[in-house]
Amino acid sequence: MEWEGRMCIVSGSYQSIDSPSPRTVVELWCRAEEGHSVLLLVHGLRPYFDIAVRGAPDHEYLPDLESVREIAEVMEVSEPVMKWTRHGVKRHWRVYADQPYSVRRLRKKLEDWEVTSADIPFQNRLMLDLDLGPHISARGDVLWAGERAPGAVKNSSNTDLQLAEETVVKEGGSGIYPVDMILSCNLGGLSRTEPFAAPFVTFSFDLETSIATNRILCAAAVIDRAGKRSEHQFRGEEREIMEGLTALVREQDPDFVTGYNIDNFDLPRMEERAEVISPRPKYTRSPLFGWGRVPMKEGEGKRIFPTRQQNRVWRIPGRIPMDAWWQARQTLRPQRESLRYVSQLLWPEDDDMRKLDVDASKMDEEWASRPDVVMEYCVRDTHLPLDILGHLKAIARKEALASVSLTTVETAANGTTSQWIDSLVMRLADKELIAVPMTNAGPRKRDQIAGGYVHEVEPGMEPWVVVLDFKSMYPSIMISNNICSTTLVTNEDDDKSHSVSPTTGTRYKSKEEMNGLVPRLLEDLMGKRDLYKRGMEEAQERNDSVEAFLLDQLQYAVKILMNSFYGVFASSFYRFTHPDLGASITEWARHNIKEIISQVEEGGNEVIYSDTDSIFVKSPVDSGAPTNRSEDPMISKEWEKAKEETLEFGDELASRFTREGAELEFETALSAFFSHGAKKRYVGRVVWPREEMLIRGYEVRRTDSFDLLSETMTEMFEMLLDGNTQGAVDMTKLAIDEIRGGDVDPSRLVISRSCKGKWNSKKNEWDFDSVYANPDGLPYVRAAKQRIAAGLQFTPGMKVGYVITKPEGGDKKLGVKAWLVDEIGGEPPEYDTDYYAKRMAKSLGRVTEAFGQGEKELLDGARPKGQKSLLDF
DNA sequence: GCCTCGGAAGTC
DNA sequence: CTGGGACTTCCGAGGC
Repeated sequence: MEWEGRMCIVSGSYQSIDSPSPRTVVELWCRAEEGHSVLLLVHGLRPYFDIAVRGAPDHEYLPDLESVREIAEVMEVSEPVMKWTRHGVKRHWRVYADQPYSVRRLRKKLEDWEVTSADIPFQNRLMLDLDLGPHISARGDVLWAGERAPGAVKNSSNTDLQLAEETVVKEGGSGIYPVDMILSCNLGGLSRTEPFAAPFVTFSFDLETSIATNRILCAAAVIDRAGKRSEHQFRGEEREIMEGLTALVREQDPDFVTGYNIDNFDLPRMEERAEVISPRPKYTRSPLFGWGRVPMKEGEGKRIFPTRQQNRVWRIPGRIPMDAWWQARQTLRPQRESLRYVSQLLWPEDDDMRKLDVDASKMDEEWASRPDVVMEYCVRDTHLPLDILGHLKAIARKEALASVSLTTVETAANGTTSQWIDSLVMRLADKELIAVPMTNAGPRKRDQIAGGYVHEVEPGMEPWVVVLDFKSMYPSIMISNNICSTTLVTNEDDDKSHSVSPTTGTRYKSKEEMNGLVPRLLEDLMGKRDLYKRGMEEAQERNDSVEAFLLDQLQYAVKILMNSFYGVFASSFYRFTHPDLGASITEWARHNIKEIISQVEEGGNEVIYSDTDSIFVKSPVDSGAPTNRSEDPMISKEWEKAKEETLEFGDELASRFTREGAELEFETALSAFFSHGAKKRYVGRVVWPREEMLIRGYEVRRTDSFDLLSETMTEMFEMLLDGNTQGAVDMTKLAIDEIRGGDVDPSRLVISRSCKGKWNSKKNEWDFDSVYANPDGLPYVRAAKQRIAAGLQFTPGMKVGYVITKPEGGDKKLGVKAWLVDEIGGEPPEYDTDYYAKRMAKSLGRVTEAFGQGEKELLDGARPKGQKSLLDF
């Protein structure tokens, strides 16, 4: 029976069939618009790559193609096609291989040739050649349909499992995949469609394990099927728990697998326990941990298991592992990273979510004495990751990114920026007959390229300032100067009119001569973003919130993607890069911004600060203009007038300096700007387009600060911007006195820093010596060691919280106590009052120095010497 | 006790 | 193995 529908590609792979003749079938795991999952078996694509004669073009030379044809893995060598390369336009012969896995070997055998397009995963090749994105329409023959397949298909499909399996295998598949529908189709049956929100299924799970033996005590899982959740509990023998989880995964067939810290805890623990329970052969572990979206049979011994290459992301064939911890860390950048802390951050009013009712460091005792409470705790920690992903819109964002970068959702979620960009650049290169070079392996040292320009900033307060910045600066520069590896001029004699970079004189061809790939892609993306934004506004106007949400995700994804281009092209290893490209982009950026700075200053306006693509200019309001609103109607009127003049000034500057391909936007108006004189550190009172306080770089923004310092500094900035300098200094002194008095809640003094480490499986312990020159000299490493000693989880790269205590036993170094109260409760440590008072005074003193009150004066405090604390008054 | 230096993390 | 550089800050080590 034939079926056709729209779906979203989650992930892809392929099957090689060797007899009677070699063929390769692409497997695409998809989620259909109607809600069921689909495995597509795609026929008709053959593995290939291109070869050309090395060096400069020589059209007379007759290379020995016969010896290429004679290689066993080579099926066919086609007639030559002319393709552009860095050395000129050359003949390229397409070599068809028997199987994708032979290509690596063929590359070696063809070392004397210039081999291109030879490192592209086969499933990506399909998406490139058919110009597919993640959202496709597919038409094909139904080979098998399960319970959740659409009714009509289900009723007329093969109900004899064995017969169905034979059919699938005949069509190149591996067997009955654990999906709702298996479809066989040809290249002609696939086409790209408009993006839509696919109804993905997510599996969230959590294990509770014994600290004494690592054994799994119980587990919980929640399935989220397009918003509807079902809860599952597992207890009993460890084997039963693992089999239960695995059966649930295979039966419910999720696209995403989540949980909190699954990458570093739950998945490795599942792998380890499966090995303990069922040592060998490996395949016997599949009922325990066979989460791969492939048939459970011996031939799938590799793909059936989740795997992880040395400290990298997990792969579960056909599915997407997505750790809620990692997503939260990336988007929220929380000061601490425990699940309790993150849920407190997201849902401060909801106490039930994180009642501390189980001591995770004494799990064996807890499990023995009150298993029901542990189970409840486990279930709750299975819902929270779904709540977090939902809050962060993590899945919708990955789907949108896949849609604009034209990759699978898996590549958008777990791939690298260079893979997203490859997808767009390579398909345009193929279309334009530009040879696709290989990504060169091995580290290549090269000189660092210069980056953005940062203007000196004077210490002190400035009233009424406008902030302008270049819209998408680096992409705009790449577009307007036609910067691309295909337009780079290397021939010294080439004297046509070019775009020439300002300092090193690197030349790029004019658009007329050759429009670069990258500039064209960026231009297209910019246009797309504007389109999405306009569409979003229209959807909002007609109250279509679903469409508005989708378009908002898409425009945001375009922004992310555009901003990734510069980094990839400035890197040393990317296939289309050249060190001159990255250098000329920043050269133009520095040139443009410096040019504007000098023109603004020539026009009689003062430039206060500038960083890479932004410029802060003093607004020419009356020198006595108030920076604050007032009860006094006269003063308020003057304030309004100053604001109006500033807005006019900002608009005027923006239009004066906007050029074709370099749009300067008026971003914000500040009634007051302050810096203590360090670059990348400033605060401002924003009066337009919103009213808010802007803080950049200061401790307030840093996770290695502590709450009390951040809060005091924020309050100080509020007062300073209000013009109340004396009040700010007095308040600060009081805060320092209070901290020195020893009466501050230690939870407000927790400092946290990320800590690296390596697991030494031989010694069965964490190793810090191979990562740090002097690990015990670093407070956060000492804190991490205490955490581990207390029986708590440690993950390389995790943020470790600690409090500074008085040095012990004549030690010169700071005393350090890990902060474990969030996780296991207990008495908080006693903090080092002198250390905290000094650190507060140092950080805050740097700021108040501008008003003549430095670190020393702040430390002297508001009270006479010798008095214990303010409470003694 | 003061200073400089290098390692490391963090932010923009 | 697989985006970039500029800049600030903190801490410990070590010289004097």
